[in-house]
Amino acid sequence: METCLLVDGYSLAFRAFYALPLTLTNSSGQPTNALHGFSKMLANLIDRYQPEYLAVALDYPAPTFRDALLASYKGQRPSTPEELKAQLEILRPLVSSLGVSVIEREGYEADDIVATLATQARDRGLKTYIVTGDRDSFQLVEDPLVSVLYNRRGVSEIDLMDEAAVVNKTGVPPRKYPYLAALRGDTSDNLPGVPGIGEKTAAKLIQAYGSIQAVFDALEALPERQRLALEEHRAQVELNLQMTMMVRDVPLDATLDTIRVGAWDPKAAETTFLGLDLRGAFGTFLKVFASRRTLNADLCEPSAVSKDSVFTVAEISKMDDLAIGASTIFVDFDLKGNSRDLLNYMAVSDGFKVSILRFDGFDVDLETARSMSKVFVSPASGASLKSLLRVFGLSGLPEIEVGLDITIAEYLIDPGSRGLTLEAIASRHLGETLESVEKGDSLFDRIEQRSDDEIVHRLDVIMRLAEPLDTQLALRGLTDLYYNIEAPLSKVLAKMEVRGVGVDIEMLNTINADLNAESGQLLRQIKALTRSDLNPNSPQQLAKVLFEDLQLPTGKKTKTGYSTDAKVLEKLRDVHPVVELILAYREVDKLRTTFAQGLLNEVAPDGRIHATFSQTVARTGRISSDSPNLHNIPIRSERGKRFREVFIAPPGNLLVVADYSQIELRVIAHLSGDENLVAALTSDHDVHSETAAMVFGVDIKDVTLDQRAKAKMVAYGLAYGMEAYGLSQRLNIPTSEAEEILVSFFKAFPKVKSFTEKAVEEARALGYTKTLFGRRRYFPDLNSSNRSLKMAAERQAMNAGIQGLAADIFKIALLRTEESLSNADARLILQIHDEIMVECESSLAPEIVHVLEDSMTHAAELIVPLVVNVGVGKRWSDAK
DNA sequence: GGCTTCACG
DNA sequence: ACGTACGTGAAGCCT
Repeated sequence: METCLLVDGYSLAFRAFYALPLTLTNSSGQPTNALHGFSKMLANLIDRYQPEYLAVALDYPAPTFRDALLASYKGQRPSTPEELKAQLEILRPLVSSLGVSVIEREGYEADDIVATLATQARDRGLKTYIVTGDRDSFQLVEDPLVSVLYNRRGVSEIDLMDEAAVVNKTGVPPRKYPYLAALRGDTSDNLPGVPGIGEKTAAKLIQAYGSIQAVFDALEALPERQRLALEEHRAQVELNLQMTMMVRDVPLDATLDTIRVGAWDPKAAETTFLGLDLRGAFGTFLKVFASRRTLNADLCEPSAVSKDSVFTVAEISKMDDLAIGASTIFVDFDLKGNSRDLLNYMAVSDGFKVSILRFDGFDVDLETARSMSKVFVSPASGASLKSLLRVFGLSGLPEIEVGLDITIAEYLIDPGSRGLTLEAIASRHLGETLESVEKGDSLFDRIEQRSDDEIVHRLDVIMRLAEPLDTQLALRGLTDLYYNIEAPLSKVLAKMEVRGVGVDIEMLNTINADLNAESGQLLRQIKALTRSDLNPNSPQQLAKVLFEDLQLPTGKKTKTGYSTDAKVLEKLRDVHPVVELILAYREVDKLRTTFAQGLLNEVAPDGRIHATFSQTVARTGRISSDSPNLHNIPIRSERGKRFREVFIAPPGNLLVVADYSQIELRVIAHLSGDENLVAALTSDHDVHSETAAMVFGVDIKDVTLDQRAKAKMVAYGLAYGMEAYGLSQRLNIPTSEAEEILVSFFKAFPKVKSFTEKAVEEARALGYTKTLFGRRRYFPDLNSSNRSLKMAAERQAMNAGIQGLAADIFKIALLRTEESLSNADARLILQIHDEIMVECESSLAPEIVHVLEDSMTHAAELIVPLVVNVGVGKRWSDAK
């Protein structure tokens, strides 16, 4: 099928302008950031979509003039900065020089031109992509032919919007988007909406009634407030609708035939680009046009193979002949664009032959991919294989056994080493520089630019790395840790990612709305009280208002000025009423942005959140979570706790949640062998009361809450190398008292003290720390001449053995849990450092409680018992 | 991209 | 005199 790419030129140039620094200039100092960013985006789009039809639409008159008119009429200064105006005027000749059609029409905006051409392209049956940063274009989306590549922000964040994506993002189908926009208004277009009706309410109204007309027909049925607001602003809404509906029949000289991509003349482009000092962008176009290729979903034969590598890639073969009987197969792959879930290409080799599979469109071709299942009868070696497992898992494809994953291996060899890319590992272990296509600012992150030659070369590198890395693991005593824990764990993590965790979207929306309202109100109060336009999110502005304008006493300093963090503000609570408001605003806004909106943004079409779990990031051996981070869902504050109600089991299911109690303290007891700590952890009494009794020399019945809190703080501070000063700060007590507490603590638990000292000494002697399972971490700074670097390294070394062993135990617990559940209607879906969440069919819950208890308490044999708390509930908050 | 702040274990 | 508790990820500001 032929492809048509229609670009809203100004829209992209605007995004590029605001995304890139103004310091990007030509030799005479004029900014070229917008031109540069636009060019890169265009080049990447052409490379990615290989369009047969291509046009860039521009506004006419250019927005620079229109802005000026509008501004003079409204008595404002023009909204387009001078630096951008100058660049916009060059956009037309720049694009023309590439031989790409530029289309503009007096009296029409670029989006109308795009709409017109998109309609024609659809009618001709072309696969059409509209590239723009304007949400209004959502109305043009029409499966399966027309989609929007929505440039959310920056130059690389591009979302493919098909019908499902539009519904998912806006709540209404594409053709109803104008109704939604009309009710909601659009600040960037200067279209006011209806007060009290925001994005969500507007979507609800349209969902319920179907159109603007129908909403107005049904006014009587609406709540009083909405009815009045709608009646009052009816004219505005109708105007908005007119402005938002795109014109699809702009009279154009251009036709699809005139925008067909022809030959290009590098000379013409060279003159223009080099004249503007856009050398890099020109180079990119050169490459893109030189390598115009045809993408297809069939097996695609590499055009050339390396002939002289260690593992000679002798012959090209089809998948059918591949790898059967090989003891290990080698895999290289990459993911599409910014996606975590869509495969771009995959290459497989048995050490002799290579087959490359390219995936076109946006889904793995199931039929083709399934035919590979026979390839994966052997374990696969490669880099970051979990991503591949995840993509395959999402497509319901066969499981892959993890052989040697060089990324994980390199991480175990040195978890502190920066850069676990294939390039970095190859340079470290083979001394080879791997050619990689230009990094960084490009739209699809160089991924799709890989030639078959490059892919074959990468696979060759992976094959040659596997053996030395395996040897390095063995030399460091890491073989068991790798093959028994980390490699199987990567599979478990992939499964958890694929399964995801269920969320109550409605509740999340409610919380979001509540926080929105609260944050807005607090902000207004703060502004009123300070009589300023203060943005409390800016530490700079905040410091100025608090410490200069209001003359409040300053606290500690940061690199850039006076600190305004919560600790400082707490002290000023009673000094000025605005401080209280700022603290409240900070809390609410954090919850609003990071959790309410953050989580909503990550909800997948299946109504669940599929985070990514990384086992190669944390230097202690812990697992980390991102997109979203599910390891920091609030629990400490009342307001924040609500988010734990959002995580919910699907109908007929329950959540079983289990966590270790004081695992790090138990690890310390085990490693130190301190009899008193062992006794405290083995007794039936509360651990922190036990330690408090020993530290303060009182009977356990007489331990006060305050003493318990202090003992608890010491116990946790212990694992981090806390000193008297730190303890005093956290407990709000004098340093002298903190010192006394620490002294009596170490007197009560003498072996704990000697253990920490021994841990640091051993690390200094060896250069690294080691857990019971062999996990290493290197500490070059332990002998630093810089005192604070050295002391920091000592604290880290002390902590590494503790946090590291706890992480090892926890990983074993995860493996045991997954294994124990494999035959039940129950699945491991989430882990949070020492907590495991399982989702199961409701009637199984009591049984799963025991499974979790068993797999976690027996994950390791310490000299103290491992204690586990388990809860069951419909929601995370209930399962406590 | 660095810095600050803040959410969690 | 100096700095002061480990390990993460995300958001927003600012250059």
